[in-house]
Amino acid sequence: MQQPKKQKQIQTEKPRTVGKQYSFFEDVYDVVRQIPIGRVTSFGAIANFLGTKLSARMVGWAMNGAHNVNPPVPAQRVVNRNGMLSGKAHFSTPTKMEELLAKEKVQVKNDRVVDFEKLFWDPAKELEI
DNA sequence: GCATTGACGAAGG
DNA sequence: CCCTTCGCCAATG
Repeated sequence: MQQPKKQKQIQTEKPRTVGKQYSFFEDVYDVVRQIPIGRVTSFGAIANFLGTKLSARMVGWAMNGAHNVNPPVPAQRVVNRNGMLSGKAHFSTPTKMEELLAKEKVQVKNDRVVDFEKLFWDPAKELEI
């Protein structure tokens, strides 16, 4: 039998319960997947919801593997606190993010979400798990 | 093991 | 509005 070493590595493909602990990334993905269509949220909001608001970077870091998780994570709905499409460069194409948002009736102007405040979706308030 | 980087946030200029 | 500095934590070199 093969005994997989307990490597502390990002299971971006399958963050299965390696023992029990769910990856921090999974929490992020789970929240992002619950973002309603046509709405957006920020890294800080997710981080704050997870209790790591001081580590908003980790949220973005988690999103780094969002392209390999299943089901896919609508990362296009996650922008920075300024409503800017900070992650557009990480998509298949630099314009993919805008296109995806455009399909959800989210207008993007100059790499920034229009009416970001209106479309903002705070999991800590709306979701409230 | 230390230094740098990073899809961020807040504060200051 | 733009840019810079600091903080925060994990991954990478």
